[in-house]
Amino acid sequence: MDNIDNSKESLNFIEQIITDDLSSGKHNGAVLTRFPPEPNGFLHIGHAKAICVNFELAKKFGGSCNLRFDDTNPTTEDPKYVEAIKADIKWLGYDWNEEVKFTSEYFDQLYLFAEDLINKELAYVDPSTAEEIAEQKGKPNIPGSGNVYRDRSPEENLSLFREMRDGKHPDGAMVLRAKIDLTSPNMLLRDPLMYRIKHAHHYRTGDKWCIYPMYDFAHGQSDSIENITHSLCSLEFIHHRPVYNWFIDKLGIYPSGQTEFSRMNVEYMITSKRKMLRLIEQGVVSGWDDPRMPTLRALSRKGYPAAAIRTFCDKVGMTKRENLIEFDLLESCVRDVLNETANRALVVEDPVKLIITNYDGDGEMLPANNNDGDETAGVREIPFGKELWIERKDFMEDAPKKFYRLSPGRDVRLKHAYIVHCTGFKNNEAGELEEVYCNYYENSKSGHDVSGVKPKGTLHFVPVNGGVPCEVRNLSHLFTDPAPDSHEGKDFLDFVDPDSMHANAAIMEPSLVGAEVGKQFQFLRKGYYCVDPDSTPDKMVFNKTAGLKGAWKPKGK
RNA sequence: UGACCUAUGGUGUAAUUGGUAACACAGCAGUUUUUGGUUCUGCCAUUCUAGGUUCAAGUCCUAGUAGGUCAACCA
Repeated sequence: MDNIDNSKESLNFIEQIITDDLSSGKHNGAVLTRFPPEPNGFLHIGHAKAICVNFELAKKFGGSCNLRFDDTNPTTEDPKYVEAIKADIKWLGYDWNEEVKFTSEYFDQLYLFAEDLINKELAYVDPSTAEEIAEQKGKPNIPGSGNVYRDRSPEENLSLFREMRDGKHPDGAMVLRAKIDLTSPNMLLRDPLMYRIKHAHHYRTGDKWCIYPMYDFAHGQSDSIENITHSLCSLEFIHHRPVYNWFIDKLGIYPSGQTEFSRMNVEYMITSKRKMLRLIEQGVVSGWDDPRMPTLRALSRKGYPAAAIRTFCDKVGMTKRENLIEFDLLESCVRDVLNETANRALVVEDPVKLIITNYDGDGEMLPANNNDGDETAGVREIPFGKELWIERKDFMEDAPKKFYRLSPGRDVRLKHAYIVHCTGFKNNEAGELEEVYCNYYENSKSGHDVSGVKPKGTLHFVPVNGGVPCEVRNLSHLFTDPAPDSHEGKDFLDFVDPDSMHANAAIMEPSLVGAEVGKQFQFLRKGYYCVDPDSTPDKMVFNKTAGLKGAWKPKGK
C-alpha cells in the first residue's frame, strides 16, 4: 500500500563481505560462524559483543554458529569455566549449532597436520631457548637472522617431534616451528611456534598428551575442520591472518577465512581478566558476580535483561575503529526493556512521616496498576493509612515555585490514592524534619476524582502500617574515570570509587515480599531494581539496576 | 628504524559505491502525563590537515598529521 522502500537497509562491512561471498558462491552458500572462548574465565560485556555478532550474523544469513572451547593450554583452563560460559551464552539468549566443540577434540588431527608439514619440509624442531628464539626473530624493524635448525631433514625432525610427543624431553627443551620467513615484516610469520612441550594434565584429554599446539597452529585449522566459513575476531588478530591462511594453504584444507572487527569498549568498564581479578583480590568487589563487575553474571545480577545487552551490542555497530561506547547507551537499552517489562512498586528509601490529619480509614486497600503503560500487566492492591512514609526530599519548607512536591500550603497527589494538602510540619530538636501534616480531599480518590484539584506533582509512599523493611543497594560506577586503564603511568586501581555501593535500609510495599530472585521492578519515581540473591525470607534485598531519566534536582545539588 | 589497521557531530554508527551528510544515545527547549518516567516535537557537524582531479568529493589521487596494533614455549 505504501511505496516506501525499506529494503535499502545498510549492511555493516562484515555483512557486506558475507553478502559478496554468498553471491559469488564462495562457500556454496553456507554461513557457519563460531564463538571460540578459552575456558579460563567468565564471560564479560566484551564477549557479549562477539557472541551477538557471531550468532546474529549466522541467523541473519540462514546459517548457524558453533560454540568451541579453545582449550589448548591445560595449565590455565578449567572445566568449571566451560559450564559457566555455556550457561552465560544461554542466558544471553543463544544456542549453538550441534553439540559443543573443543579444540582438544582435534589434537589427533592437529598432530597429523604437524607431521604433514614436517614431511613437506615446512616445519622443524628447534631446541633453542625462548630467549634465543626471541633473539632470532629480531625486532619489528630488524629482520630475524638465520637459524641452523631450519635445515634439519624431515626424518630427523619427525623423530625429534615424536620424541617430544612421547615425553622423552622436559618442558621447554624444544618446540616445533613452522618454516615460513624469518625476515618477514610481520613478526608472526618469523617461524611461529606450533607445538610446545607441557607435561600437564588436560581436563579433557587427561595425560594423553605432553605436547600442546599453540593458538596459531590450532585456531585456523579448528575453524577449517568445522568448515567455518567466516571466522570473526578482534583487531589484534589481524597480524595472525597471514599465519592462519598459510597453514590452511599448506595443509590444503577447507578455506575458512578470518575477518577482524574492533572490540567494544564501554565507559567505566574494564574487561581485562587480570585486572578484574585484581579487583576481586583487592576486595574492591565481592566476586565475579558482584553487580558492579562487567561480567555477564554480574550484569544479570544487577538486573540487566539479556535482551537489553543484545540490542546494545547491535546498536554499537560494527567497524574497525577504536571506540569507547558511552555508558548511557547501555543504560538506555536497559531502560527501554525494563520500562515495558518491569512492574511498578512503591518503595521509600529515606523516610519521613506524613500524617493525614483528617483521614480515619486506616487499613484501606487501593487498586494499583502494575504498569500504567501496560494494561496486561494487571493490578495489585496496596495498603493506605493515616500515617505514611514519604521520601524526605519530597518535602521542602521553603520551596521554589518549580518544586512540585510537598510544602506548606501545596497540594500533591499520592499515587494510586488521594490528593493531599500540606498543612504543616514539625522539626525535631536538631532542626531536622520529623513529621509532615496534611489534609486529604476525600473526593479525590484515584479513578474517582471529582475534587477538581489539579496538583502538579505525584508522590510515592508506603504506609507506616503495612510497610515492610528491606535493603536497597545503590550501585554506581566502579571507577571515577570512564577509561581508568587509559592513563599513562597510572594504575586503573587509582580510579576506583570507594563509594560505588551504598546499602540503604528502605521500606517497601508488602506485595514485594517473596518476589523471586532476579525479578526486576520499577520503584516508582526512583528507578529500576532487581531482587538480589542475598534476599532472605525476612529481608528482601534489591540492587539498583538503573535510575530513571532526568530527575528534577533542586538548585545547588 | 619496518609492517599493518583506522580517521564523519559530545559518543557510536550511516551515506544507494562521485550527486550535495542520515540514525541512535547524550545534551538543550517544548508537548503529553495521577511516575519531574513514558510519549511526541524542535535544535545541535560541511566529514583529521593541505593540495589536486571533477560540473560535483565524506567517497578518487598526492603529501602530511593523529591514534591503534605487531616479537609471550598465552589466547
